[in-house]
Amino acid sequence: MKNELKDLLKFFPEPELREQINENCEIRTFVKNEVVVREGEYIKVLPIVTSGRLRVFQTKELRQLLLYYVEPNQTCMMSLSAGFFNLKSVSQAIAMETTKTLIVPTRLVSIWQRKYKSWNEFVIQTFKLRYDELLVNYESVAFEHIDKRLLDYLQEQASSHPQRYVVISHQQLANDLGTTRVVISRVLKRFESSGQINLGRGLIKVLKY
Amino acid sequence: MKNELKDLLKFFPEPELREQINENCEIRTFVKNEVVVREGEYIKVLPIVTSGRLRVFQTKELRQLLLYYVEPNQTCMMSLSAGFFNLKSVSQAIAMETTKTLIVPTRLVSIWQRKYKSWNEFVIQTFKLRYDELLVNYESVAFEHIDKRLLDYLQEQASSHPQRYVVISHQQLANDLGTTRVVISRVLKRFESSGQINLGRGLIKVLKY
DNA sequence: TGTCAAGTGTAACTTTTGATACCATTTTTA
DNA sequence: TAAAAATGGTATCAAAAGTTACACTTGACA
Repeated sequence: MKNELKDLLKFFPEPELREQINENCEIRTFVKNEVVVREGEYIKVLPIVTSGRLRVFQTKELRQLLLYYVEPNQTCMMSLSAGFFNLKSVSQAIAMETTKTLIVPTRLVSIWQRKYKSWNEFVIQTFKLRYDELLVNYESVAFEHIDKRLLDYLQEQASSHPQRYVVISHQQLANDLGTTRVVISRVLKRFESSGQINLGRGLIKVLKY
Repeated sequence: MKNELKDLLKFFPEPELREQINENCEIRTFVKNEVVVREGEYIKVLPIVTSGRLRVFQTKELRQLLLYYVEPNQTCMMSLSAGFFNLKSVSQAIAMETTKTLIVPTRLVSIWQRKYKSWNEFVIQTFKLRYDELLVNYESVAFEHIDKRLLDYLQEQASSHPQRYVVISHQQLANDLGTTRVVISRVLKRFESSGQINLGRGLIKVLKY
């Protein structure tokens, strides 16, 4: 167990808390496309990602609305929030690749929060981080046109890839940005014509900043 | 001091916490249109509204983006968040009417949070409430047309007024919904024609559910 | 009392986005 | 390996929203 947690435990220096984690939590691995949190389910555990990535979103009729990605050393705000108040989840989380998580029973979340300073900071930081992210997305949907939003998205994703590739289908892009596939294809083609990207099947290379 | 706080203190039953509040906080009254939190300023205090209402928003070029209203017994999430991490405020808060607030020094926020259960719950609830609100707005901007968003807004506002009046100008509505005045006037006129509202200068009566 | 700012109504036009339809490829799966 | 599903390109049309322009009303206040 120790090895996967090395990075994460840096955030939780208290020996007592580390012991608690050891005693009460388990490591769980999700394979690609596995559902981590189901919409409408009561939240019993809080997953903290140690490697891989989760995609958290809501489904609205046929369209999706991306809330955020959960990266290593982060957790899912919706689970945190639903766990605190013993509510059903209003969103869904799916593993985008093989993803290892530390599974914390939700009843411990608020207990630890008052007991351990570092845990409390982790919780508050999570709330703040997700709120800020959501705000950025909100601003972007409210004020920006789809072409700028799409380019921003691509730049953001490309920046974490050495060759500036984004591995994603047009349909998935449409889901993330809350629009339809045809619109995305149209705009992408325009970006390619103007030399900003190269298109491949399920793959986009972002050329410049 | 006691009288204004009667309602609010129900949320904080611990005698020790009440004493702390008495010792460290003050009541402050803001007049209509007074700025409560300025954009770009460091946050030193957390205002909790006891009566009246605050409007919290961001300014983007000439347009505004409404984040939320702070009603009695609520506080400002942006101040809370900025206060925790000693950051500058990225949004602005203005009193919409005469508004009384309990002023809490931000350094006490995290101390009390770990010390008093009720205070911690207040903090967490605030984060959750604002996140959920923002999410609803986000969904609404992403998926709903302006007519539905406007009607929802009017219904919401009218529901807290006995005669179902909403006292607001078209320009302010445009600000809150992130669009322009002409668009609002157009849609409102259509609502009036179809018998859903009555229009007056700076005033809208919402007729049915 | 006259001026000015804020608020409102509305027309005409453009841009952006969404919807539908159809086809061609590629990949997955029965 | 054949069928089905996923992916992507593109054309056409419609709807929604933004833009600009101008006129009229109301109320505040110099």
